[in-house]
Amino acid sequence: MLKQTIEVRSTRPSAGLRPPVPAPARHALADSFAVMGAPLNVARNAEIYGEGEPAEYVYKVISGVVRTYKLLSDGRRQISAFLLPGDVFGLDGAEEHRFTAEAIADTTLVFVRRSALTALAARDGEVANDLWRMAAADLRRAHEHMLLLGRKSAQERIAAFLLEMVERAEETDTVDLPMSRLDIADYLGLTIETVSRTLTLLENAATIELPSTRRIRLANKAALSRLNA
Amino acid sequence: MLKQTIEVRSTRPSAGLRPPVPAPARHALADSFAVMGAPLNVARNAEIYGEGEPAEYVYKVISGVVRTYKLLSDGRRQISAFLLPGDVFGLDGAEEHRFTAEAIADTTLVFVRRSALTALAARDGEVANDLWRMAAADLRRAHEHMLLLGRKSAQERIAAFLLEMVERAEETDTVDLPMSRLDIADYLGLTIETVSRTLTLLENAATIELPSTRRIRLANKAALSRLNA
DNA sequence: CGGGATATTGATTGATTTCAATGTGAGTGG
DNA sequence: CCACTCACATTGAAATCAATCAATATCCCG
Repeated sequence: MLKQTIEVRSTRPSAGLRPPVPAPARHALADSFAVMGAPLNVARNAEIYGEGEPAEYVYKVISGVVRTYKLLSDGRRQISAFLLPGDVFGLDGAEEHRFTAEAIADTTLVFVRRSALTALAARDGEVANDLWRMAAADLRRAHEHMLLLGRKSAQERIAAFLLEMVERAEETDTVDLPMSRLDIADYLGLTIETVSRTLTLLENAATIELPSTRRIRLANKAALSRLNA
Repeated sequence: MLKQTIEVRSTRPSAGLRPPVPAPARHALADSFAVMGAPLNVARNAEIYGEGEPAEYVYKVISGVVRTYKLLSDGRRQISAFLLPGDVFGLDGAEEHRFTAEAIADTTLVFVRRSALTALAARDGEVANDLWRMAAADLRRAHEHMLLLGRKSAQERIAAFLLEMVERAEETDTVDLPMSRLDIADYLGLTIETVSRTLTLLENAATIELPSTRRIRLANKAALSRLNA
């Protein structure tokens, strides 16, 4: 555990980077990022923010993938979410982040000062609405994840994970997983070996196909859904 | 599983019950319930709302205890939260509830129309703030719970649970658990037998004392905290 | 063509579940 | 007041699933 956090920490948010776009936000929060956000490139495995740091910015994934997680004292890691392009994160915790966020692959983000967002929300009801919706989405995800971790077998967890991934990738039956088996294991509360074994199991059952380690075709989604209880 | 849901469903929210208190809300959301909420008595095991029902009201526990949960198709139940006096619930889901809420013991609630709350929030920034804080608290709880369910041993789960309960009961070392072993098991993602066994284990280790089944004294909180990783 | 990280597979152990029986306690009615 | 009962809790024995320990295998990347 406790993998190498190659601290190729990319440039931090810094004033001055902000592009001089003067146009007012037209379409609520979605545009806040376009208008106010400065682009940020984060290298694979670089930290975006750490647990306990002041939660000053809110981020949106443009390309790449991000994981948010917590470490237990003995090194066990629980990944709470994978953030894909379009996802917004950094709203955990009011004062300080309650998770660490890292890029899983080379990632481009835009970020906005949280205070700017809340100020905007105070004036613009639509922005406030968007913020609320995003928080609600976070909560829904957390609840889903809780359910997944609670009382499910390895097969059920993997099935749920695969279905979640195809859906979020807006694909019908093939996923290109951007994360390692270890990441998947730490997301699902399993070991890397169990993840691997379960995938081969599903492959042998002709439920999935594994053209390569990170590419998975859901050959029998019905069977997966059944496993998803 | 799928216990008797003795449908002693108490009176539903109904207009007309509302007490004729005309005073304006002074202290934000906390008072909204006092001012606008109608009291509601719910018998032990009675359902407050069901998963999928329109989320029309928000509730606050005055006395008693509430559990919110989801059922898997085969009857496995995941309890997502226990709500104690002072706790607000019913904010899950925008349109419809994503959990079922039931009283664990005879319970008194107050409830407020969600629309009334959001209308109030639109005018009163303090109320909006309170709502936001509550949602954030929900999210924090969900994240904590996720961590607990992810990669923790039975002992660690029980330890975390007991510590959570004493803290929320605002006690220092003794808890009166309002819920059954089955409820605890379904909250922690364990079986009733494992809960029982683990409690006796901790008792034998002199970490806790069990004066009666539902009363637990945390004789060695340090040891529990250590288990809490 | 290495070489290191990542993934798969195998053998074994171990914690928790499952199946099964017994114990306990609160409420009820005789 | 006691016996009875029903729900809930504990305890035991066996089975099971995932973790752990260990050995290859494969895939990138330089």
